[in-house]
Amino acid sequence: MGERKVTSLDVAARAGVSQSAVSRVFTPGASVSKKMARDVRRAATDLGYRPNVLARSLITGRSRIIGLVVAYLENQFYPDALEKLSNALQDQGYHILVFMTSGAGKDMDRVIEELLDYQVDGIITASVGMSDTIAARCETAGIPVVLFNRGQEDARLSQVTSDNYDGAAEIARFLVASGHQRIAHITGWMGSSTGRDREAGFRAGLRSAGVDPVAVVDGAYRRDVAEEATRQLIKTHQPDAIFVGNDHMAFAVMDTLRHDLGLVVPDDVAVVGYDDVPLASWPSFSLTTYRQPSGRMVEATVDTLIQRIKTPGLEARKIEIKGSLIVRQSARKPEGQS
Amino acid sequence: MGERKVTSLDVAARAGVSQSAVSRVFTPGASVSKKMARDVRRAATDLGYRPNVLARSLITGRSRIIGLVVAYLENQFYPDALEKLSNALQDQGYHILVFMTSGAGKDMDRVIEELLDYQVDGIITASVGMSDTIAARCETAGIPVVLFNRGQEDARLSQVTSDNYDGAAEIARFLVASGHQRIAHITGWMGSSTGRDREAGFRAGLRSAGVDPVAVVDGAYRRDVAEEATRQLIKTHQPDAIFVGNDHMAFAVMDTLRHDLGLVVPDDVAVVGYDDVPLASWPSFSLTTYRQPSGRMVEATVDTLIQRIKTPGLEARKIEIKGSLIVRQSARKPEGQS
DNA sequence: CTGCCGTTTGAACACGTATGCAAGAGAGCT
DNA sequence: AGCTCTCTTGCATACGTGTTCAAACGGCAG
Repeated sequence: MGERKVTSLDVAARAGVSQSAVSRVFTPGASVSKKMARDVRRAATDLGYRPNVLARSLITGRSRIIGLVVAYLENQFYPDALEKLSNALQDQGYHILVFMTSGAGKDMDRVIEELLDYQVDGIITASVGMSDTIAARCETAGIPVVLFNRGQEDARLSQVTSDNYDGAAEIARFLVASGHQRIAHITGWMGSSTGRDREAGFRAGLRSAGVDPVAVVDGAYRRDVAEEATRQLIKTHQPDAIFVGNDHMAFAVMDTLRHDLGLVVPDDVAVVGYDDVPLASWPSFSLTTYRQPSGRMVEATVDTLIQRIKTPGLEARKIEIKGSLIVRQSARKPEGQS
Repeated sequence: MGERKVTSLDVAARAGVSQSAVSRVFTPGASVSKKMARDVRRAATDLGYRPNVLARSLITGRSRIIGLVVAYLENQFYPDALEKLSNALQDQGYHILVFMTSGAGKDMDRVIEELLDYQVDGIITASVGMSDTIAARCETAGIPVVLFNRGQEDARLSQVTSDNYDGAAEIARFLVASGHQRIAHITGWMGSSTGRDREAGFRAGLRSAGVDPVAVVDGAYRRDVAEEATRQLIKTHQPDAIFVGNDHMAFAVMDTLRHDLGLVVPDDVAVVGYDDVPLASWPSFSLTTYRQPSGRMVEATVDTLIQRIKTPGLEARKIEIKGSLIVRQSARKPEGQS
């Protein structure tokens, strides 16, 4: 069957040195002579030895594991972020342990307990909130938390978002400047900060242009809800432009407008999303949207987390990354306008 | 700062018993009296104690961590599979540690080394192969490997795929039965078993219907390559139907046909994909495709892996899950035909 | 009360590594 | 040579848990 596991003691025996010597050779910044390092490394590669990360973490108190809590991967923004997060953390010698959650309170509790069982060095939640009791639990355990793409009042939690309020306001001004009169908004889930901030910013942007929205309905970040909302909206309010709370729903809205209701985008109804996921640039959608710079958001997330891991005293940070409006074909200014 | 970590010794002290007693209470199937279990559990919840999985794994030799190696998450099939895998494994008390790889040989070596460092109980690779030396390495380490959606000759590796050959053959017969004469194929990456099997099955299916493909080109599972291939194909061979090696590329092909070349799908050119990712059913694409039942594939993967973890002697299994043709609007039989 | 057997418990050790401490080895200087 | 100082090295211990082994316990029949 499988051979015995090769440990630092085996290497020590073969190199004719002590176990501590082997340990030191594999510990960056420890005191080792050239010759010893050479001998030990040779013996190690001969035997195929590699330090046992779990045993190491037992003594150092660091597991080099980051827990990632995520609700669903259907919205392309999250697999994209996951990929970037994993790569960025890999570069720093950390790895991601994945936890799926429905997001509901009871389920979240279970997930966090399991997370702590694994002695993770830090926690990233992607678009998932945290109850006070859980935040407190992580705080006392000394485990830093960063909320990715979600905000929360709690002073113990770091967070990284885009400028949801300003971005949505810019979209509002863009739609008005493009000559739209009857503007509707299918919001993100109103239980989330991103959903609320985008809605508030959008309303403020319209107001500053002297326009009132014809309708605002909750899309809950779900395709099916957005589809139904679109049908209702068209029937009851005849909007000539719809701002949708994220790209994921915006695709459903465009599908419904075109294939179910037989309308032309953007001539009959203009559509604007939020996120700029890769899909948005595909010709089938060519979605005008506000770009959340996922690369920079990931960078900020990883930086914040690792700093707080290395310096336990540090207080939480709330970072807002500036995005930018990407104008494509689903909503545009009339010809001749700049 | 953070409080001290609470260990089984703390619980033992508070309950007035020994550390081993605490350990036994949290070890299913150990000998404990009712009273002791009650006392210990009370003390544990009072202190907020939970067993340290890492310390446990050091002694048991099982980490309850599964390493997942994946190349990219842009193709929606993989985030979908990742989500299902994670949920299925969570139900069994395992969790997924994510490793990204470019798939190139050197990079894969590094990834596997890191995997072994974490003492994972098993490895799942999603659409990524494994060199002989690496497979041998895992074998001697006693770590079972399952290739998800990828086949390989190696007898040490388990694998779960769909019936790529038969599925592609069915697509070929479907296209011929639908009256197509000039049929082309943009293949999956020919360096992969799935790409090769689908190509071989497709060719065999056409041949059995007495038809030759007008062209077969490698799409490498990449959007940009598929786009360029589409343009070339239309210019040089005027196909009336294209079978594309997976849905991810098929979307790019449809986009190029419609928005770049101004052709109508399926009237000018029919398009068939492979996978049936969620996107395929969106009205914008309504892609005819061969469904890989990702749920059943995940089930088989998890079953195989866990069985091999629990029974070290077990030999590798090669499982092929039967899929089914899903006919939508991008390719269909002429009216009046069954 | 004595002897026996099955169950429950605690003491001790093991897992594989990092690290404080003290001893050893040179090197440089007077 | 003798001393001090710096750099290396080994010994011993600790991390938090599971598990063996023997001792303690408790019940029951004789």
